[in-house]
Amino acid sequence: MVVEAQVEDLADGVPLGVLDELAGYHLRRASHVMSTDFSRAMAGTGIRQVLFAILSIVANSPGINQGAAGRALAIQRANMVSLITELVEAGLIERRTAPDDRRAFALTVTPAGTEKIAECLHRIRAHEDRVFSGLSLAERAALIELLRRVEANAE
Amino acid sequence: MVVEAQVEDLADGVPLGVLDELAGYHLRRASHVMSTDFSRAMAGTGIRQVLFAILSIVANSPGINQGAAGRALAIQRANMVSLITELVEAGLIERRTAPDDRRAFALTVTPAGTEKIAECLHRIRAHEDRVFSGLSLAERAALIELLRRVEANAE
DNA sequence: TATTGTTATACTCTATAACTATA
DNA sequence: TATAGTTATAGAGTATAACAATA
Repeated sequence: MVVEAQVEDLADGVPLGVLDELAGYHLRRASHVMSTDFSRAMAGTGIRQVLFAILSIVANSPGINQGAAGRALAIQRANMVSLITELVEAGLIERRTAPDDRRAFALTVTPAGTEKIAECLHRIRAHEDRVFSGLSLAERAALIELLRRVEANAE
Repeated sequence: MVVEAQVEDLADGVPLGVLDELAGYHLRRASHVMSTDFSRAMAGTGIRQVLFAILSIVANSPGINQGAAGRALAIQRANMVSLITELVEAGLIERRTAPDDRRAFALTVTPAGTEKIAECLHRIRAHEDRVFSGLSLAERAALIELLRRVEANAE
């Protein structure tokens, strides 16, 4: 046990020092590993992490406002504009003036968007299984639960 | 159980759908929450997450090569250059030609760098305590352990 | 007066390829 | 031929401020 501790503190044979006890560092690293593998898994689909998140939330709340979708995903209004345009131009999302509020846009997923979500989901599930191959299903669920509680702490 | 699931699935009153079961999404969100609070906590110090990671690893392995430090932190050679320059110009790190390999740079932390690390560490600990206030110490340790195992899965 | 979406802009992080100087 | 560091560059994520239209 003690012998292993020395090894766990190493990255590429180099000791991380205090860094190894900081959750923020590990969150950053693990997130980076995930993103990298996600991109690989999605190659050719034109879908990135943010785009899939938007598709998913719009599919679950048809007619949702651009701003509301962004808020739920912690994406700023200003940054939503080009992301939604990207999805609209790809034919995956429809953007219509909201019937009840002429300032807002009501978003819906097109049939092509629904198909795309299904296709991506297959790839994403395989990707997650790959990256989390070192964790049991229970551990993966525990990780998600812990992360949810960290998220809840945002302002 | 089933009743709670509906509530947990919400972000800002909006259901996330399948997204909520994807570890990658939560990793991304939690990491973002951390980064944001980290930046706030470090305001005025001139230190960002990457810079602190570099300082920490160099402090732990005085004389380490620029490339080796980068590899341990998963920072590409090309991106290390300006980061190290930044730390050198801030007077926190010294960059000398390695005595045994004239291609390489041996990095060491200056006395000012050591002080800076201590100052930052205070702030970082307070920042982590704040963000992880919803988790017990055991849960925080469990989270770190799970994240380490995800990192280990990188190529 | 507040909110929705928009534009413009800037900074950081990450990635790739091509170069040089040493080994 | 391989490695250490460099330069240049590009794409993506995120942040802020100011504006128009509508509520």
